[in-house]
Amino acid sequence: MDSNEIQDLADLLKALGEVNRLSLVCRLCDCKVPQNAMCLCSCCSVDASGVSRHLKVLAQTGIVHVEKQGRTRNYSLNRAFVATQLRSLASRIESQQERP
Amino acid sequence: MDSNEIQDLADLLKALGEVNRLSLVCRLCDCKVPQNAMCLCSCCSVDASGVSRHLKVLAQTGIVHVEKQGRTRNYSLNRAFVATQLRSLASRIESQQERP
DNA sequence: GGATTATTTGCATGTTTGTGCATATATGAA
DNA sequence: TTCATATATGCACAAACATGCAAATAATCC
Repeated sequence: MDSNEIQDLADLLKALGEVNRLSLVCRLCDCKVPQNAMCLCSCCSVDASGVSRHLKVLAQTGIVHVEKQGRTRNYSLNRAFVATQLRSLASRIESQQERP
Repeated sequence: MDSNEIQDLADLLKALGEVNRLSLVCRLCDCKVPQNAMCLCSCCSVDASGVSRHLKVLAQTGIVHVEKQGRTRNYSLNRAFVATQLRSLASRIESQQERP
């Protein structure tokens, strides 16, 4: 794993590693259909502008997908992407390698 | 997942989500035997005191295990713990639940 | 004992980050 | 067009964080 990969992975983990953002992610876990920000507001203790900013971070790191529709934006989890990244790190951590 | 669990998981992810700490973790991935801080210094761009602090964070969140031996401390990954946490989140993210 | 090595900690500092509020932009509805 | 709703953004601010340096602690070696 080169240093760029480590940096990218760190960005992903950091994005997930904030309570309100993780709450948003967990909320989105349970949703079959994309949700807008107003609807997501209720699950974390920040105002609409805060939620907007958190969702932006999640979108920039590829954790959520945004779909513009009228005056709302609908957010959904990039389930496969996030799960793959987490599982890949889990596997790497579980398998000890060559170093003494 | 209640809010305490979310907070704990966020702490874990935040601890992993800093480049130098993640570099330390990746380095430890490859090691069969516990490593001391001096040895781990070489894999990230901070001085010994910085490494000491990072390792402390990793220990406090249960990511690494510390074993005091003489004047050195030997660090090893809590592989099963970390992998389980990551996989559990991955599973939760992959399986959509009841909410509309 | 004194010197050396490993690690921790206090301090100062600069940076990042999360937040609310007010305002701006954008879109839809009346 | 005017009003209401959804989201984004500029600003200010406090809290958290990463960092290096110097000093402290701890343990081994001579």
